[in-house]
Amino acid sequence: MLKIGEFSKLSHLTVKALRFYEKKGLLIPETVDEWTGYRFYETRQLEDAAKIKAYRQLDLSIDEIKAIMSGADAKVIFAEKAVALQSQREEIDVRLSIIKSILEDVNMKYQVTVKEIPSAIVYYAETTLEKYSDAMQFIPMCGEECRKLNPDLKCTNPPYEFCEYLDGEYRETNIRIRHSEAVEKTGRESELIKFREIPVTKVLSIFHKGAYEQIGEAYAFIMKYAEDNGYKPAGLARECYIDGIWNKESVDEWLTEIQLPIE
Amino acid sequence: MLKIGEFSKLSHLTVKALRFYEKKGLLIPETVDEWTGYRFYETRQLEDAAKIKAYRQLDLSIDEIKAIMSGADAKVIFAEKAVALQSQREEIDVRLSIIKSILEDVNMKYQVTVKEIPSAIVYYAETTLEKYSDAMQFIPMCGEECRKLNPDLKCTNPPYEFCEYLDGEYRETNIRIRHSEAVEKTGRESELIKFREIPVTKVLSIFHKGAYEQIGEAYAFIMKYAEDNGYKPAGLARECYIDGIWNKESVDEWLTEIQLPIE
DNA sequence: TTAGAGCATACCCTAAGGGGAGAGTCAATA
DNA sequence: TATTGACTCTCCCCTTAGGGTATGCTCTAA
Repeated sequence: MLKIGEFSKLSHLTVKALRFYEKKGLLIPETVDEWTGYRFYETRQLEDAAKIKAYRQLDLSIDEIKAIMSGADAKVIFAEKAVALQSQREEIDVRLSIIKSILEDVNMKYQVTVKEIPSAIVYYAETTLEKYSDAMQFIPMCGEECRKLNPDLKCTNPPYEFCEYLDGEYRETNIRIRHSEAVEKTGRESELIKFREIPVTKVLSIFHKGAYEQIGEAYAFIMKYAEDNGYKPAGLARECYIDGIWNKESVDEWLTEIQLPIE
Repeated sequence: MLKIGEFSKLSHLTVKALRFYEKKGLLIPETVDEWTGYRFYETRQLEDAAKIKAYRQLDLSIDEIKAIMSGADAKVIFAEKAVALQSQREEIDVRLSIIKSILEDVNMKYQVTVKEIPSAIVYYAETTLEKYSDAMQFIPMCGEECRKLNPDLKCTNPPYEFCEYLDGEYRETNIRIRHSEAVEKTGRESELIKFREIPVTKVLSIFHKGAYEQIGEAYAFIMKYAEDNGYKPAGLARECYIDGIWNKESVDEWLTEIQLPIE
């Protein structure tokens, strides 16, 4: 019969942990003095204690250990744990690779995040622009046309509006673009305006601040980032307009998000 | 001016997280309505939100992010984080290798744990045994001799008593052993009895239940385990007697721990 | 008999939010 | 104008695996 302190020294589990394990029903002292509440353990229980300690060192949770100790199939639990550990390992690898690229890169101008974009209904319109700045006429025009077709149709709040560049390559002229904007439901279509539902999408996202002249850098950055860190592009990048000439006077305050679908 | 829900959708941070970040002083809404308490954010703050989200995805803590955002040297923090992640990775690798060996091994008879043995003062005595069972005379004899030399010297509670086999190899006869037992302080020595302090030691530990005939299996197991999982033995294994003929009648209840110093 | 060590319970703490209750606010509709 | 439903607020409890501390009881040796 060992008092808790003695058992603690033999098992190399702290007294706190032993009391905690009792509370969780994992390792119950052989007897408990009815009057004083003193816990008494048997040397025999050192084996269970060792098991518990070994399993904790493998990072099994108390509940998992309890399951194993009460006869559950240990193989299954270990196999599950191995899978979980493996995916933890992969996550860590991704983080390490990102940190490494941050440390190497002198300019940490862009921060990349992974996001999940919920599904949405959008109206969209495609066209070919002679030059980029023509988008500034085209986009409001789409909005007007859509409102004309569907006077009661409302955009989402907050708005979600983006352009995709349909040419595979960079062009200075004759640029094919598709403009989309999220709305509450589908509506009447026209030659120009169509509706579709975009599915839930995982994206890499960065924000670009300032004028559009340097936005090419942002594209280059996110593409390189995806390649360096093992993300596979799964669609056209979306250029989302958050702040621009329509609400901010100073060009420095313009804000654009670039979302690159992945997986 | 965006309400918290709108900002949440744009930043892909939950409302809960945004309120939490405000509480922690990480991301303060641009204005807070004095009467209603409503938080209002600016689109400009999306950049900070993206940064925070990116850093959280790298598993930086709130405090680390706060340090970076308020101008601390990000390189240092990232470098530290990289080191931490690397060691996490190594831990996971060890666990995976152990789980793999458990899954492969049909007999999960032994559970190995890593322990830290605190330092202790021991008396010790060496001898050559003709056969193993002679230890049953030798060990109590050491105890008596020590008590004769040092009548007031007490053993630790709980006791810590072990044998080391000094021959590098397994022998059936002429076995050189050293027996040690932890005591409270040093004392008078004799030809047979010496004192020394054993330092803090990291060990692999397993428990062997039952008679000593099969204890060889346990040694084989722990040695293979050490090799398989990259632990380097750093000394002689200690055979610690917990339960035996002196306090348990049934052989099945005898309990011995084997501790293999590592690193 | 008394001091000191050991043991008991009980409460609070961790990191990063999640979940929910109860109450106030806002905007659109009847 | 009144109401309804969607948002928002604060406050409190919950998560893991125990650690720290306070207060009081018990045991053991001098």
